[in-house]
Amino acid sequence: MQFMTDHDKQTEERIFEAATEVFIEKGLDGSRIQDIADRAGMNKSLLHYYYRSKDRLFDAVFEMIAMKMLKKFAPVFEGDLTLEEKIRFFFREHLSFLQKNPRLPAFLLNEVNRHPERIRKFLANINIENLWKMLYDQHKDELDQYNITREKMPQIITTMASLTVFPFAAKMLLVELFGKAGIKFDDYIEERKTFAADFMISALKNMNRSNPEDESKIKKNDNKKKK
Amino acid sequence: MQFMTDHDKQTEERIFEAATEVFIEKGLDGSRIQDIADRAGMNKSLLHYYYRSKDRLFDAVFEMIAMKMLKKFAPVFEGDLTLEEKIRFFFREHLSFLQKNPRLPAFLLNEVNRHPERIRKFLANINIENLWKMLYDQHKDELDQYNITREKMPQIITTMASLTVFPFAAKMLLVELFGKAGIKFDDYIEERKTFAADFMISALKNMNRSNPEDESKIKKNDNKKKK
DNA sequence: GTCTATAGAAGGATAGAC
DNA sequence: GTCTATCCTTCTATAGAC
Repeated sequence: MQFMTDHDKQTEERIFEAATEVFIEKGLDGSRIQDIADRAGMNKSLLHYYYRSKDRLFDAVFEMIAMKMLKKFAPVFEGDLTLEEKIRFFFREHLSFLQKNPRLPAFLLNEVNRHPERIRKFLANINIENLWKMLYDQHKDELDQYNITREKMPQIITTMASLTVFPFAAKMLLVELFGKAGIKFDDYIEERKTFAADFMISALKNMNRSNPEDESKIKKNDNKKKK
Repeated sequence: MQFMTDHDKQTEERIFEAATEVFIEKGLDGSRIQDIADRAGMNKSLLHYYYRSKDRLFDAVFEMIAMKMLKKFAPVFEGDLTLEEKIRFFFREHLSFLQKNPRLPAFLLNEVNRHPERIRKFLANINIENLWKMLYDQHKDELDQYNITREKMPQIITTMASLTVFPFAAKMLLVELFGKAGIKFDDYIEERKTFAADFMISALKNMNRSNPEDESKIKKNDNKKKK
């Protein structure tokens, strides 16, 4: 089994892998059964034999990809680290994962927008409120210190997702725009692992200092630091 | 002209508007000439009469949308404001624009990924390096004070875009996830106008303070501020 | 299980009447 | 300019031989 070639793989598995590639590249609407059969090196009627229809095949692929993404997301926030360590860990791990799977964000965001019915069943399992409640409770002391209230958690969580997901969702755009300036996308992502973490931590620690509505607190804080 | 109904509009314009709606909703691959004709209330052969082919019609629509987005982006950074004022202005204006055009981010990002050849000609006009050089030069004093080097500008610009674009690109996802937690997307965006600005400003002002690699610089800066 | 052949529907595009 | 009718291609899906 160690020297198993593509052709030795089970047919169903080969279909699934080819379909994954094609769907990620072209989306559901842009993909053709024939393309998938070609990439899997077989007759297209075999796809119907194993998966009944294009839609069912897509659902199988979509579920796998959604789960893959999800599994990488949540566990990052478990474990016995400080808030700052968790943030650094998240950006390093999640951006590394996306470097290996650069097309997942664009694929998922697009299909969610084009076929929202299709994704409801996957989202039913996700309780995002748990995620931010868990995070908040675990790090209440640190967050209190920075004047971050529980109500800010949705903004904070989505901000972290923005910082990692957007560059990949907009990869084609950035590659094109950066190219003219002599910047390589890969270098930019590598740099982002620490930039995003520094940025996030710095913002959290000092939001009260920069918020004009909190002038009084700022002055109080400044005094504290000076003494 | 004031009481002009849909039916009085010029045919070409009606086609263009219907096409814009359908393409934004379903993407190029998912849109059907027949859908557009139906929405415009006319025979589908008229679309060919005016636009020759589906692709040409799409190009016209795409160019209009890309320009609309672009025109809203750049001018935000002109004018004689402080860096902080510009950042606040950007988040307020850009998020307000997206509130009125919530599907543009998902549409643009998707088409850019699915049909990159098609967008090269639009991107040729954009020099993003100019944008960040301009910003950097205009606010060199403020940025120096915060130890933000010119090399950080790509990270900063893309971070600002992330914070506004991502929530709309992922709108369907967020609506679904927030719904269970009793959060309304519109409220979240409204709150984001100030949150993102506060967050950005706070991060910029204090990145050196939070970056462990810059301990020495932090102390130097603290001293400067105290005297 | 895998292939060939083909049904059957849908989509883009055009010719030609008015 | 606008409509009807129709061509041609492409796509999903199935029937049936092996």
